[in-house]
Amino acid sequence: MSIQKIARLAGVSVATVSRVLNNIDTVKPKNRERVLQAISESNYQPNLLARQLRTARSSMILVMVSNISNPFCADVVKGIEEEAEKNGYRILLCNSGTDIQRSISSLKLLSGKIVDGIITMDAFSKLPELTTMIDRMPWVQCAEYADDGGVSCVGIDDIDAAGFVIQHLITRGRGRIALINHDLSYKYARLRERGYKMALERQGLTYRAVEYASDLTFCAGKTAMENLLRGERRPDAVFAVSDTLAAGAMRAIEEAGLSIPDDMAIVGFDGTELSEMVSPQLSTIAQPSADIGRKAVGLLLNKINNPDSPAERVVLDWHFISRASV
Amino acid sequence: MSIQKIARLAGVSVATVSRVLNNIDTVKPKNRERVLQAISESNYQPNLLARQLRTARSSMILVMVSNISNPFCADVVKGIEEEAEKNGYRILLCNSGTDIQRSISSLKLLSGKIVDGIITMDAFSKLPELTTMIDRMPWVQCAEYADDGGVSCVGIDDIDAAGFVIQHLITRGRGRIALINHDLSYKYARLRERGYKMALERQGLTYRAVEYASDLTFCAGKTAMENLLRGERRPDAVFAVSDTLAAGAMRAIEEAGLSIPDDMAIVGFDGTELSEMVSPQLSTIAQPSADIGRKAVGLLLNKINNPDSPAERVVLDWHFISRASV
DNA sequence: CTGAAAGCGCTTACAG
DNA sequence: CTGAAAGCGCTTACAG
Repeated sequence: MSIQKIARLAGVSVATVSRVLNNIDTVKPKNRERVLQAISESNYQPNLLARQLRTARSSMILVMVSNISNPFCADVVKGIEEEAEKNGYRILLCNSGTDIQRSISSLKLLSGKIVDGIITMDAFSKLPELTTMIDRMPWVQCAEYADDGGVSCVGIDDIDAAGFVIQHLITRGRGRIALINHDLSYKYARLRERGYKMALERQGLTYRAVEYASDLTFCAGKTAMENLLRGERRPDAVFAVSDTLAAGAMRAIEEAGLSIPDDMAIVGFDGTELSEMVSPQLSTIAQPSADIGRKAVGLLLNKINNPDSPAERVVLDWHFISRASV
Repeated sequence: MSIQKIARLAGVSVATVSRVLNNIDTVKPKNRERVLQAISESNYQPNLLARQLRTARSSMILVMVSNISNPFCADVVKGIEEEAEKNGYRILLCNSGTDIQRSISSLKLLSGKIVDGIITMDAFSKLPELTTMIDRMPWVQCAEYADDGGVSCVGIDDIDAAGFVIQHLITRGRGRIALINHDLSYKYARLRERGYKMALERQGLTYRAVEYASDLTFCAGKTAMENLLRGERRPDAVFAVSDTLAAGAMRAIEEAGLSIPDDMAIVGFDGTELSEMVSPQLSTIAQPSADIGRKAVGLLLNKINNPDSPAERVVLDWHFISRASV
């Protein structure tokens, strides 16, 4: 079923059909009527491929997340959706699972013109091949840093936020503070670790213990905490770089027969609803998730509409939420 | 940058370029070499729109979920991704947010030929307009029932599972069992409620208390439980139709100063990791989430490859996980 | 083994 | 206000 058949059915040209399809109001009412009639009779649906090929725009943007199970990602995506919709764009989600093949295949949706732009939340700074693949096309990194000067990014000051957490724990009398970090291929992970170390140094504390979680899951957090508890000098506080990791750590602490916060204080990161779901409730760094998403869309649309505009780096504010886990 | 430019650069025809792009091995090595050379020099990327328009296939399927924050959805999606990938398909995710406009716009990706098929997890049985919109195109309902005979679906026996939970609570000495259900536009919600009522009836219990959550969130679960606790005859057990709702209910119970399971037993549904993250850990009905997803892909691909094959209804097994919350 | 040509289903100047 | 025609970037019989 194509526009041609509709034209034949309605006894007009394809141009006229196209015009009523696109709400161009120069069409004579009678002709419009006949076209509409033909469309509904034949249950015609326009072929978007042909349309997008012709107009060279799709009004769709692709959002690539490494793991849809991460509630922080979901929060950012909500902001993205809201702002995109406000501007007449639809979003498509791709779950990369940090798999390089899948990421490449997703980026082909951009280079292949299926979408007009892409927002990523993954660690791409380490993958120059991907960077060249989508060259100078509209791309913004979200909640993660872009090393490549050509791509815009939006996030928070991770060093600062991590430093604040450590300082806060020290003020509350903790002296052996461990870190449960994410894979260091993420720049934000490197920055938070730097914030952790700088704050300890500043206070003259020498205890250091860092565990790396392979992904941001409950399981990985639990395993990381179990490793920390096996160490010779057990920490009296843990800072986890995501609420999900923190939740996993809490389970490990509980299973070890320790109590929170008496034996072990714990602080998470992201400020997701999950931090309220666990017991005791979790102190955490709240990121402006929806704002990060909204801002990312703003940067992306700007790039789509002005391809030559320079890349921007936006830093938003975070805040600390104090709860019973410290 | 198009196939034409590459052809000119390499001194061959577009047909030859297309052949090397598609790994057709009749191309003479020397020509292949020159084409490959031209491609890498110009950083050419094929236009997928043109390709898909021409071949009438995309090897992509769309997955529509009502809420990506729901961990059960995420689990199902994992199964879908796995099976799709195994068959050379990519998946695109759309977060409908139960918004009708967004759902329509997503379905246009199917009718507009951007994707080859669609898997939905939303309540579409009540929306005949959508059903006619995508007519007889490849579509399967996942973890929800399709009333329309033309669409395949895969799920579990919800009446049975709900009945089992109620029976179990009764056996454990509970007599006033409440239900926190989802919006009744979902058929699974109607079935689980029927299972709840049938089981109570069978045992001659007269207490009934049902609250409806507008969505499957922690917040909605908490509010629902608060309403139940305000009732004149307080329940001594609650069955929530999702782990997320149950987690919210647990928070309300805790805030009311009641203890689980002594004052109030609680059972969730889905068997997501969340049920292990709360304290005490949650008894729940485990759905074969990944299998549901995998099976949905199987049904969909069958429909894509054999458009005239009849719709199928697949029912998979569930099992009960007993934990400290009962 | 290769190329010329048709065609997928649209949109959009252009001419009338 | 409308239509004929060109063209978006591919793939694929077909002829050679």
